[in-house]
Amino acid sequence: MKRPKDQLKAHIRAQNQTLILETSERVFARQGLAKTTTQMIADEAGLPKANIHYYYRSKKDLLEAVLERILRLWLDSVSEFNVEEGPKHNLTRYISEKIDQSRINKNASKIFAMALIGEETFVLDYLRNLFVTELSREKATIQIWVDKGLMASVPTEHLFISIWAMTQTYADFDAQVKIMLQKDQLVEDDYEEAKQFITRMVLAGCQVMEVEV
Amino acid sequence: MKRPKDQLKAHIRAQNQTLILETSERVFARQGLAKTTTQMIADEAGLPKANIHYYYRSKKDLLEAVLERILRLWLDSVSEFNVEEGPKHNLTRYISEKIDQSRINKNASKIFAMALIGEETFVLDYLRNLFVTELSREKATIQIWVDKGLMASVPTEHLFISIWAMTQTYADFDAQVKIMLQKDQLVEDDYEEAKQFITRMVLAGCQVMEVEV
DNA sequence: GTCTATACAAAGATAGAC
DNA sequence: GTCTATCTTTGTATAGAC
Repeated sequence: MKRPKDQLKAHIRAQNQTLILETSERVFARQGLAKTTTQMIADEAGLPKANIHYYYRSKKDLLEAVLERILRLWLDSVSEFNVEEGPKHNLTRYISEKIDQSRINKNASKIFAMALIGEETFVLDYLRNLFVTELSREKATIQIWVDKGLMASVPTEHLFISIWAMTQTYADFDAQVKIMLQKDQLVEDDYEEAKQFITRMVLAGCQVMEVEV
Repeated sequence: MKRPKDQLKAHIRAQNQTLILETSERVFARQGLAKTTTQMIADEAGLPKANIHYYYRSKKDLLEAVLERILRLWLDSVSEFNVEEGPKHNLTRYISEKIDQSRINKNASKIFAMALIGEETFVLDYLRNLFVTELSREKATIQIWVDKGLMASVPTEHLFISIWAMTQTYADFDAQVKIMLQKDQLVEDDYEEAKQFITRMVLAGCQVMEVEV
């Protein structure tokens, strides 16, 4: 049975962990994974460095906790395909949600990209699991649409690779995008233009029927 | 007037610099920019660490030399648009060349991506220059095609952002691509499929006329 | 031009007092 | 649970002999 004192402790623990994770996310995204020091995180969180190591034994542990948090959040923010609604609605929504993710959670996206480019085992393992479960279902759904004549047959894997690449680039390489668009900051309209153009290419490339289903 | 001795020294210098740069490119790509130590580079090049610092005063200098080498090489490996040939040929060739770049010079692409995601001043400055000179010309060429009715009017900046994102992802995030395709290594056929699919989306999205010009 | 030895700084991590 | 002080390792960079 939990006593009040334990509850207080648990509360403090949860609060500090959240503070550390949120701060880490910012610092990791800003500085890069390897350049980030536990000292920087401690300073920005307003805690002594030893506290960081009290909650997360090593920097690696901390990074993995940050990644886990990001990935859980991510899965929730993108809808699954709904076969009845047909390819047009689903692909349009999917692209829209991925772009929103880039805008709203840019740091998360950057950290994920950094971990992926650095081939962090943690992220690779996660992806392997995800693809076995998720992608095979999306692939089956697309096949149904193809069979119904609602869209052309496409290499599903390359389709997803392309959509992810196009949408994430607005978060991961936003510095490049800003230079291209000659802007100091990206605004909502920029993301909307991106959505429209990407959607247009995907729908046209997959020869998605214009008709409603 | 150069004496033989000076020529010998110059030769040794050039040879060592090339060795160091090529080795650095491999190690930077494998380990990440920040994780790479001058010691690793020295070991892999078979030189004492002090020699690295003799040729490149600091790690930052070395990284910039590596980046400069990569960027020079890159510019040469992609053709400019040729207005007479029309959009179909040009876009198809452009995508093909970019994918080839990903395959043949994967390390260079990764280092570039790492530097970009880390917002290295050196790379951002380079891009700024490039866009002022190159992109404005490509943009003008596309406008000519649009005026001639050879393709639809598209947001040029987003078009290039998308093409770069899709083609580079096969180099930068090849770990992810491998998982998606369930392969240990990407082979030429994988890159060919990517080329075809990306080209298909771009041409369809831009409503490029099928007719020859 | 090469390389050993070393200076110096900074990072990750922990011990131990409070 | 908090935090100061400290240990250990490792990195960048250079001095100085050859």
